[in-house]
Amino acid sequence: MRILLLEDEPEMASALSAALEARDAVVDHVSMLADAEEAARSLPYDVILLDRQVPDGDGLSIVPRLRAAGVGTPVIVLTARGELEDRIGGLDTGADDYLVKPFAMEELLARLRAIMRRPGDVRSEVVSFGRLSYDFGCHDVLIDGERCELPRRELLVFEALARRIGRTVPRHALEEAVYGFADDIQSNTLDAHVSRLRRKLASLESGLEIHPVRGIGYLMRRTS
Amino acid sequence: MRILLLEDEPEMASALSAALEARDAVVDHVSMLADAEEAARSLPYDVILLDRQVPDGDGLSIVPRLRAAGVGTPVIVLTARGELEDRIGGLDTGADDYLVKPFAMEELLARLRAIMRRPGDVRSEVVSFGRLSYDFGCHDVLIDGERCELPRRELLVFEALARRIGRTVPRHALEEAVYGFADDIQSNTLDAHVSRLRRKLASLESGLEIHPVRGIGYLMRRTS
DNA sequence: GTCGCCGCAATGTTCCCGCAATCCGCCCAA
DNA sequence: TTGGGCGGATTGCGGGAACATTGCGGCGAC
Repeated sequence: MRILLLEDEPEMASALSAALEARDAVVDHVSMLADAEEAARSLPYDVILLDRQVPDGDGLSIVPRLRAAGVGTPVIVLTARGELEDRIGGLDTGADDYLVKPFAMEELLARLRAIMRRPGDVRSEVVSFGRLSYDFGCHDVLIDGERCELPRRELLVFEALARRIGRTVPRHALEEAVYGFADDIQSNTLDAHVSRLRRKLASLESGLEIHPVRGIGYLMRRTS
Repeated sequence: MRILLLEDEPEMASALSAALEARDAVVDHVSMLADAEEAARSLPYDVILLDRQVPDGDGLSIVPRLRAAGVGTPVIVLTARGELEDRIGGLDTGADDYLVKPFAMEELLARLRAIMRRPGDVRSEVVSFGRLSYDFGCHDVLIDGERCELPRRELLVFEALARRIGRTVPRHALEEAVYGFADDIQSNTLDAHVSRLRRKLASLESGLEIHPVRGIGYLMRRTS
C-alpha cells in the first residue's frame, strides 16, 4: 500500500511512518502543502493522510484541487482541530474520514483497512464532463455554468449514468434508480426517457452521449 | 438515497428517519436483526445504518454474513459502545464507518455524503489477465482500460471461460452459461460464437487465447 | 385552466443470433 | 501413403429480438 503523508511535526511523522511501514506500507512523507499536491498529482497513492496545520496553509485545501484535477485517491484527515464544524467541513471538502488527534494508531489502521476494502476512487460531489457539470448534492445540471432544467425521470436516469460514467449500467439498476423497488414498470418507458435525455444531451452539445449495450443496459461517455 | 436503518429505540429511530427523509432519503426502519438481514439481502440499499444493541443480538453480526452473501452495501455503525476496541472491532468486521452515540446529526449526514461520493455501492468483482480486465458486475471488458464491445452471446462465452481461466470448460457447461437450461440448441452455434470471440481476442492482442479440447470443450489461457 | 411530464403503445431501425454450407486438420485403417 | 471420417473453424445470410422514436391521453402542479 502506497501512502502519502502530509505532516509537519517531525515526531508525529516518524511515529506514523514507522507504524505504517511495520504494516508493509510504503510511506512518502512531505511537510508542505505544495509538495503534497505535486506528489498526489504525479503518483498513484492508495490513500492520502493529511494534517490540517502545516506551515504553508490548511492541508485540507489541496483536496478540492486534486478532485478537480481528477485525482480520486481517498483522503483521511488527521488533525487537532476536532470541533463538530471542523469535522463536517473536512468531510464535505472531500475527505473520506476525519480523525482527531490524539488518536490511537490502531484506530487509524482499522480505518485505513476499512477504506482499502472499498474499490475505486472517490468521486467529488460535483463532476465535470467537458462543458457539462453536475452537482449530485443539489441535482443541478450546468452547461457552461448555465443551469439546465431536466424533468425528474430524465434527471434520475442521468444521475445513475453519471455516477458510473464510462461503465455500463445494467437495465435493472437504472429501473431501480428511476423508480422504486415496489414500482413495477411495464412497456418501454425507461427507453423513452433515455431517448429524450439523449436528444437533449446532443442538442445542448453537452459533450456526452448515451450508448445502448445490447442485452445489458446503457452507458454514458464523453463524445469521442 | 435508500437507507436501511436497524434501531430498536423508537425515539432514536424516528429522529433519524425524520432527519434523513428531510434530505430526500427513503428510510426502511427495522428493529430486529433478522429483519435487517433479510431486507439487506433482498433490496439494494445505498447504505445501512446499524445499531449494535438490538433485542436479538449484536447488529454488527449481520455484516460478515451479508458480505459473504455478496452484499457490498456500505455500513455505518451507530452505537453507544464507543471504546477503542469496539470501534476497531466494528471497522474490522466490515463496517465502513463507526459513530459513537451521542453524535451530531450533521456529522452523520456529512459521513453519509462522504460514503455516497464513492462510485458503486456494491463491490464489483474485477479480474485482470494482463492487458485485459473484466468486470463481472457491469459486464465490461477493458483492454488497457479501454472499453471493448462484445455481443451478448460472445460475452457470455467469455464470462464462462474467464471464470475458469486455465481450466477446461466442458461443452455442456458453456451451453448452459450461454443459453438457459431449457433452451435447446442445435447445430454448431456455440462453436460459431467461440470462433468470433477467439478472433476478437487475437486481433485486440488481449493476451488471451481460446483452445479447443477435443471431445470435451474449450479452455482459455494467457498467450504463451 | 393550462402547461408539462409521465406512462404507454405503435412503428421504424439496427444489429445480433442461429443456422447451415463449406473448409480445415487430425487420426486411423487399408 | 492415401482416402475417408470426424470434430472443429469459419463465414454469409435471413429472421427476429432489442432498441429508438414519436404521438397521444391523462393527471398533477401551479
